[in-house]
Parts: sequence; structure tokens; C-alpha cells
Amino acid sequence: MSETPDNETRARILDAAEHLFHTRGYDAVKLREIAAAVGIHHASLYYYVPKGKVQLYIEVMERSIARHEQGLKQSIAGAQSDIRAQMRAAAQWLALQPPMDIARMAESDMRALEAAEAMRLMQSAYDALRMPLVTALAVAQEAGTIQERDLDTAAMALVSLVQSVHGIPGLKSERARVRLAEKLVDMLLDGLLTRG
Amino acid sequence: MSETPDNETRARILDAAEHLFHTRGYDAVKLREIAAAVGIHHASLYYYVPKGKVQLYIEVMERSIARHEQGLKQSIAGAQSDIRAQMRAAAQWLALQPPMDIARMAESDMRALEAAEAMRLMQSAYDALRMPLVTALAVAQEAGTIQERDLDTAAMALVSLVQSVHGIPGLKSERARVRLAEKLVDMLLDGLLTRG
DNA sequence: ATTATCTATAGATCTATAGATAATGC
DNA sequence: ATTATCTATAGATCTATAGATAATGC
Repeated sequence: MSETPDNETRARILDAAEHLFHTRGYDAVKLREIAAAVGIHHASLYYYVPKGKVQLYIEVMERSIARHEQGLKQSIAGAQSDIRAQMRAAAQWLALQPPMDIARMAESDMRALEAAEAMRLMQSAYDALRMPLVTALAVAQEAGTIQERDLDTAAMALVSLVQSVHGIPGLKSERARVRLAEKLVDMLLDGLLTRG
Repeated sequence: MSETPDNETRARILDAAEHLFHTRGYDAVKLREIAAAVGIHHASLYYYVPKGKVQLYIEVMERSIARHEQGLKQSIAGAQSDIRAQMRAAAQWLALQPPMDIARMAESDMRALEAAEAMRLMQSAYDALRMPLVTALAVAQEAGTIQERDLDTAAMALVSLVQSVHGIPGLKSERARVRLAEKLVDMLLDGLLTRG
């Protein structure tokens, strides 16, 4: 039955591949690097992922998408009921993840996949990032706390803004990333303009 | 004197390379693709860019950085004096450019360059995007229109937000990209929360 | 016996160079 | 003569596979 051995090594391969694929993109990551990060020969990767690099990428993305959806939902559910606390919790969670760059995925990484598979992956990636935020925003909108009508756009704006913390070179510590992510959430919620 | 022939073909090479490098990243773009986009043999690229792919990338980036700085400054200068019109003008200009993805540049593309050159390029890319906006925001802040204190962060937030329009697959037409970019500017200026 | 890893190598593709050939300008 | 482009090829690197070898569990 065990067609794929699912011991600890396989998980370490997925972890290393996820980090590399997310930060650098499909083409820039070589199987040698993933193997080196795990500490095995690159040929050994085919023992765990027989269909090679594309299969590895797809599995990594599916796992990451599922984790994002769950992580965002749980962060929001675990926060206090006001929208600021919820968006901050989501932002904090995103700031601690390897960044999932939707734009690069769409423009570059997807070229390695078949068209149908690419569309499926992109759609579920979008949904995983957008839906948990839209749900929370809709409740706040209903309560009159949120004025913005276009919640889909608002949700993706929040994600884009928060994910931008991963692109700032000077920001090494997780603590600094989280702080900036929360600050960006406040900026978008409160607006730059003087109120009143 | 003419060490590098600067006819129209060279400009077309830079244009094609810029579009490809910006949308897909250094590693994902092959010299064959650039040559094909121009309509010449890939070996002919070395006639125009003797030092090869790295030189081409550096030249493309330097030209793009200079154009971004100038384009943002001129858009803002050409807009009316209120900050919303200025930020919208900048956003419109950005939405019409091949997207300059600072995050990917830092994490991925820069690996092809020497460390010192990479630092120099990244720094000037940041400045080109940030400074024109910071200057305009500072004037508005002085006038009491902008409440946010951290203008560096506000400027980069605006850029990140506006650039995210390039990652949305469904958004093919320039018109739609510009409209969304302006809407995102309004979101950040006004804030998502109900005012009053 | 089964599981995990490595060695060796095939085949493809990429960057880059050398040198031939065609097109253009004097 | 000079400028522009192509052909052919070297050398490096990458993905992937076949088969040998070592480690582990019964």
C-alpha cells in the first residue's frame, strides 16, 4: 500500500522546497539546492517524489495553500471580535510564513504546469488567501465598522500589503516583520488622510 | 568611439528584456526568448551586449529604475496639487509599466550579480520608487492633509499596493488595471474603517 | 527483504564564443 | 570596409533514470 514513504525525510523535503519555491520561484530553485538543504543526494529526491520537480512543486503548493487557509481562519477565529484585532492576527500569521507570491506564481511558476492544473492551483491559492479575510470583513461591514463596499478588493489589498514585508531586505528578524505587518494593517484600516 | 552600436535594435532588445525580466524574473527568462521576441538569433544578442545576460539585466534595471524615478516625479508634478490627485497619477503611471518587483529582485534576481552591484541596484530601485512619493506626502503632511507620520512606510505601502494590480490574472486591459490602481490608492488614503 | 541512499550517466538545454556569411555605406 | 546576423560548437548545468550499495527490520 505504501507507494510513497511518508517518514520524516519526506516532510523535510517539502519544507525545504516550500521555503525555496516561495522565496525564489520555480525556475530559480534547483533540485540540487533542495537536496542540499535536506542533506541528501539530489538523486534521492526521486525516491520520495518519483515524478520529479513538477510533482514536488504541486505538492508543496497544495500543502501551503491548505495551511494558509487554515492558518488565516484560525488566526482570525482566535482573535478578539473587533476587525482590527482580527486583521492584525491574520497579518501576524502571514508575516511568519514563507511568502506566497501570487503574482510570480501566475506570471512565472505556472508555466511549468499544464494549463488546467495551473488554473486550479491559482484559483485555490486566491481563495485560500481571500476568503478568510472577506468573511471577517463582511461581519464588520454588517456591523457598520467597515465602510468599504468592495470586500474582495479590500481583502487582496490587505494580503498584498502585508506580504510586502517579505520583500524588505533590512527586515531580518521575525519580530520586526510582524510589527511592520501590523502597522500596515493599521494604515489600511485608518487611512493616510487626516480624519474628521 | 562607438563601442556599442545604439541603433533601434538595441533599444528593442532592452525593451523585450525589460518586459520579460520584470514579469518573470532573471532565471526564468532565457536569452533565446529575448532574441525570439526581437526576431533575431540568440547569438546575435552578444553583438549588442558582449558581456551577456548579466550585463543585459543590469542595463535593463538601470534604465528601468531611472525611468521609474522620472515617471513618478513627472506624474506627480503634472497632477493637481492635492495629494489624492498626485497619488492617483503616480498609481496610474505604475499600473502602465512592466511591474518592478522589488521583493523578487532582492530574493532571487540579485543572486546572479556580485554583492556590491546587487546592493547598489537594490538601493537605487528603492529610492526611485520611494522618494518621489515621500516628497509629495511630506508636503501634504506639512499642510495637515496627511496624518500618518511614517512617510517611508506609507510610500512603500502605496507602491506595493498599486503594483499588486499586475498579479491579478483576470485583469488584462490597461484600463482595468489603472482603474483598480486608483481605487487602491483611495482605499489607502481613506481607510477601510467607517469615518466620523 | 525492505527501505533508503548513492554512483554513474543519458539527454536536454543554457550561456557564451569563434568564425563564416550577408547587408550596407562609402 | 563596416555593420549586422547566422552557423556551429564548447562547456556547464539541469532533470531524470538505471542500477549498485548500505542500513534496517523481521
